[in-house]
This record gives sequence, structure tokens and C-alpha cells, in this order.
Amino acid sequence: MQFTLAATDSKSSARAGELKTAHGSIQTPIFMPVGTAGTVKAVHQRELKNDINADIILGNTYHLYLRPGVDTLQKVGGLHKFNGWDRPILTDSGGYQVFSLSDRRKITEKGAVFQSHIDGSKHLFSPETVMDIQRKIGADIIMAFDECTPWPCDFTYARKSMEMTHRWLDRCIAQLEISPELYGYEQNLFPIVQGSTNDDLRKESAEYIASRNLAGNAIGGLSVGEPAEDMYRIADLVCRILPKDKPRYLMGVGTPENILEGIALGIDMFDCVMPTRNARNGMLFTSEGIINIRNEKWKNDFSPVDPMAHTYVDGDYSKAYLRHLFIGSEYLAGMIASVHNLGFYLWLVREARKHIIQDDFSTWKEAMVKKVKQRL
RNA sequence: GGGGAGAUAGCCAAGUGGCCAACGGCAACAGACUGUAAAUCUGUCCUCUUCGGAGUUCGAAGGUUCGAAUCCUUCUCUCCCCA
Repeated sequence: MQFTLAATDSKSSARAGELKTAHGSIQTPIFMPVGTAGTVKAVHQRELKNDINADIILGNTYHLYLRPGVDTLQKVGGLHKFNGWDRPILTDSGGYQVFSLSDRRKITEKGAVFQSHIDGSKHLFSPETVMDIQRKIGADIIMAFDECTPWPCDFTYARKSMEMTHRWLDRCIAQLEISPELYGYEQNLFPIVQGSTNDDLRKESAEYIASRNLAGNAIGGLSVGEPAEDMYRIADLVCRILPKDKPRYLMGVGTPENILEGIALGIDMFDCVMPTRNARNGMLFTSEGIINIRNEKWKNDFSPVDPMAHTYVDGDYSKAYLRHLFIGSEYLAGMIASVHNLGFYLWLVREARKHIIQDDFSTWKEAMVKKVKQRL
């Protein structure tokens, strides 16, 4: 994997780069649509590729391990072969499920014992098992197994958890050394900075993560309910410590505003369920602001969802029609909204990249943030 | 013409003397959602409200009762069966 910086903004820490993987290159900053169970929900692969033009999508170790299971994925030759997506894939390790399934798991130094949300069966996720599973899934970028701490989190717990995440990282690295790639192409491990919203812990964690000298670095444990100012402060602090010549991935972020602010702080990669989940729930992100398309005020508004027309859906369907689909609980509603939102997110990061290269990112960003956060 | 059943909020529907401004469901209207246990969840949903309450409701009118959606009388309407 190779990361090269193409341009940096003179008034912020924003940078434009290119990340080369075995399945193609990624122009950064990038937003990565989340495809937990091997599918970006409600979106066809061909739309993801031809219309949204996503460079890379995510998968999730925990979900794919439970269904369809690693045996199936190994038989077919990995997730790329299974879901027909031939561009880069990143898999999350299940660390987020340690957080979100907190009442269905137990953490020890060895790992986390999960109770399946599907059938209640118990499974051990350790750094070793998670690396083995990610080998079988075959993503281009694989994530270290970490504990994503909740917010708020007391100092003592945050410190112990962070230290364990560091030890788990070293076990991940060791496991990968004894279990090589299965499908003949390179997989790259990203370690994850933790430490909750505590500056000292985050500094310590970022230094530790940087010292492992891996292909890229991630910031986890944010966007879990803390105020946005805390998220920005921690991201800024961590970015100043993480090496400039490696991609920085802010996990689970975020709103269009969060992404623009993150880019300004030096983040290169983002992922979030928001554009797809909220799309299925009727929330549309546009270049003019946020729309709840179910609201009565759109009933007879036949204008396009977004005048910027990021994908074909903005040209083909009006607000009134999309509202009609949502009110009627039609399948097409979530599909159109998901294509729109992802199209907008990808448009947003590409515009950001363009302005970084033009070196007018900061002024563009200030104006854009004001627009994208307002409610229409 | 004879016999039977029924009328409850926008719709469907429970309730058959006080725990009823009235269970549920649908529709409607808002809100939430950040490394997806989510095409999910929450709230409002007779009127007014300073959110403490106040006022008017269960086809219509009258009556019994301390108290009626619930019991009685008459009326109006709907549906089913037999001629």
C-alpha cells in the first residue's frame, strides 16, 4: 500500500492524497460507505460504482463472521468475489460491536465473548481470531481489534481500556506475521487510537500507535455521544502526533459538517452509517441543508432534492415523489434516498479535495459548513 | 311483512355502572439516528392550557342512579336471515 500527498491547504491542516491498494487507488479525503453485512444497504453495487462512484466500501468482521460465515467467504475467495465489488474494501474488526453490543458481551484481557444478536450463541473475539477472520474476508484494509469506550467514560476505565487496546494491537501484529494473506494480494492493518476524551490519554495512545509504524492510522472512540467540540479537539490533538505520510482515518464520522471540520484537521478517511441509515429513515443531506422528506411541506414540491444533482436520482425524482414513496413505505424510497445521500457525501469530499488542491479550502469550507448544517 | 344483530374519536376496534378522555391497531403530524442488533425507534394525535389542570364526548332525545359509553324508554339509521 502506498500513500502520497498531492497537496496541502495553507490555512488549515487539510490535505489531498492518493492511497494505492491491491484493488485500486483511493483519492483522499474520502468518505467510505458502510456495507456492514457485505452490502451497502438498499444500494446496488453498480450504483455504488457508476453513480455514486465510491472508491472504497466497508464490511464488518462481526456481522460477516456470523453470516454468511468465514467458511463460505473462504470458499468463494473472499468478500470481493462474494459481493461482486472489485474496488477496495475495509473491514472493521468488531471493536465497535464491543461498544454497541455492550449488554451482550464480556471483555477480558483475552478478548470479548459475544452473544450473537441473531441466535444468542456465544463466540470469542480475540485479537488472534479477529485477524484470522479478516484474512478470510480478504479486505484491503483491516482494522485492529480494539475496545471502543462509551462516553462519558471515567479516567481509570479509559486508561485501562486504552492500555488493553494497545496490548491487543501487538497481538494483532504478531498474529498477522504467522498467518499470511490467503488470496495473493496485500492486506494492511490499521491500528486505532483510543483514550476517550482525555487529552493525556489520547496523546499517549497516538504516540504508541504511531510507534507501531503501520500503513495507516485510525482514530476510534469518537462520535459516541460526546460534544462535537470534544471530537474536534481530540482529532486535532491526535492528528498532530500521527505521521503526516500515513493516511488518517476518523472512524464513524459523521455529519457533513463533522467531515468538513475533520478534513480541516488533517483527516483523510471517514465512514459513517448516517448517509445510509438516515436515508432509509427519510433524512436527506443536500448541498443546501438537511431535509426530512416525510414532512408535509414537501407534499407538492416538485423540485429536485438537490439542485447540485450529484447522481441521476436528483434528476429523475422530485421531493414530492420521494415523499410519496416514504409515506407509502415503498422500498424504492430508501433506495433513492441512499443513492442521493451517498452521492452527496462523495461529492462533498471530492469538492473538498478540489479546493485543497486549489488552495482555497478554508474559505470554501466555512461557507459550506453553514449551508450543510441548516434544516430546510 | 316477520325475525335477529348493531351504531364508540379521521378509519378499524376494545370497553357492558365508578379503576374511562375511553385498551389496541391503522392513518396523520413531528422528532431521533455518527467504525449498522435499525426500511428502526420515540413523541403527539377531542378542545383549551400558565402542562398543574379545565371543558365537552361514546347515533339522537329523555329517564334511573351519588355516579352512565355501559341500565330503561322512545326515535333515527345500518347490516344479516326468512317471506
